[in-house]
Amino acid sequence: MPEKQQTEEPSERQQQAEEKPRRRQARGERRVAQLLEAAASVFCRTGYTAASTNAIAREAGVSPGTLYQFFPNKEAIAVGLSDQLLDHWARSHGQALARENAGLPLDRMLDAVLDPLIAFNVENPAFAVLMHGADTPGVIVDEIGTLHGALLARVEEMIGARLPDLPSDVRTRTANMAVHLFKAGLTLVMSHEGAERDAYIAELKTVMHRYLEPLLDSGSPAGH
Amino acid sequence: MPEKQQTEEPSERQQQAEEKPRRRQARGERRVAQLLEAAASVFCRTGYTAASTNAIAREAGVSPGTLYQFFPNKEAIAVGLSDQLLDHWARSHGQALARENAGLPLDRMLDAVLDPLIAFNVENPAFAVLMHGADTPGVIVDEIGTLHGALLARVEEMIGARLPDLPSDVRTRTANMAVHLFKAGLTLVMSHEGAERDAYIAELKTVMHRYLEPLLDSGSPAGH
DNA sequence: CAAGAATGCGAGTGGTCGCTCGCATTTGTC
DNA sequence: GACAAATGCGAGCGACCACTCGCATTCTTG
Repeated sequence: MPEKQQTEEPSERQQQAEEKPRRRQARGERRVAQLLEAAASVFCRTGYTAASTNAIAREAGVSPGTLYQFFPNKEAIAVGLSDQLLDHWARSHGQALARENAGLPLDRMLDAVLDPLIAFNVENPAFAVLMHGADTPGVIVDEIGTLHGALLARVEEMIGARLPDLPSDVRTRTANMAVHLFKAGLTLVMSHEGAERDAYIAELKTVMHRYLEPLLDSGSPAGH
Repeated sequence: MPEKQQTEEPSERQQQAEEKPRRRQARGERRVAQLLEAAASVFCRTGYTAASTNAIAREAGVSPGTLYQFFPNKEAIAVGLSDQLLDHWARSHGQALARENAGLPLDRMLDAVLDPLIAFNVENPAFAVLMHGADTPGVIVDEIGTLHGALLARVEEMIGARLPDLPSDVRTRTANMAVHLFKAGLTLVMSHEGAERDAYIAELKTVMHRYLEPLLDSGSPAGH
């Protein structure tokens, strides 16, 4: 891979060392959307590394040169797609983990938290690919890591709200395990369709419920 | 990738259409072992696709030509490594899932089943890489799929022994979920060291116990 | 409409990778 | 020691890939 030596020389023109904000026409915006959609499709089929930029361009019905009119390199395509997904997530389901759910009974809370997460992943399979892919570029790993950390913090927060006396390391471990259990169940859910998928969703909720219930019941004996 | 057109012409010499059993010296056997060890190391660092055969040869301290003296192509290296791991598994821990464990109390059974699995994966990290890698060659996926299927069948068997009345689709789903939960916990275990790792092992067992306990207790009320 | 900018093209460039080939060296066998 | 087979080497071949460049076309703007 050429991997372009990125040694910028910040002399001569010190203005806008980062980007050239080229004026973009409506046609260009459409092309960008087309290319991101094509990239999502190709990434889902083959993963990041095996997805060739030429294949993405072909899937979008444009030439390689056109692709590079809108993205400086391959990584930027994945970053653009990741940004779009993260933005879509924040705008549509970002409030699913809000504090208001912390007071619900466990099964209700699991519905409130898991259902939007599952729905989003089912509708945007590229998200899971970039999330779990071992070859995802570092920049995206960082971005997703931030989201992951926020998710973890929220889960910790919810556990802490119910069990203030739980040692913090146990709380962290429990939250980490819960998130990983969800990810495992999610791949199982996404690898099935229709009724079978629904059954696995129910099973995943059972797992989470049985894992978290004893923890919460021991703290606040308001169980059934 | 050249991906050598494998169109064998089985005419002319119809004997041994599969292999050329070249006589191998002791030095050759050692080289094969060296190369497999180097491959395991490189695969662990970079995954299958990103691991270049030249890098494997360099890690083993030999030339690319020497590597191809012992393996016909890159895939064969991974297959050889996979075979070695599967063989090692069968000889060292293959009996961990034997029927004798089926009668143990749940926590004992989980120790008997999970501890060897965890130990093997910790000692052979390349196994997990080939197992979870999205770019693992199809032949290996099949081989591992067989092992996975056997594991699943054993788990189903153990569930069926305790709960003969459970519908078969529920039993299959439960076994599938249990195996996936284990895999998720395993990655969590393997990404930590020392005391933290032990804590995650205990947490994983807690997860499995809480998931499976209600199921088994409802069938045979011989609980604690 | 004219001019400049944005868009579109696709053959081409440098680079890496899987793999080969001719040849040298070591080992086993008589 | 003689001969062949097995082992070892590393420059190099062909294929693919990320990315570029010169040039044509379309849009915006005055």
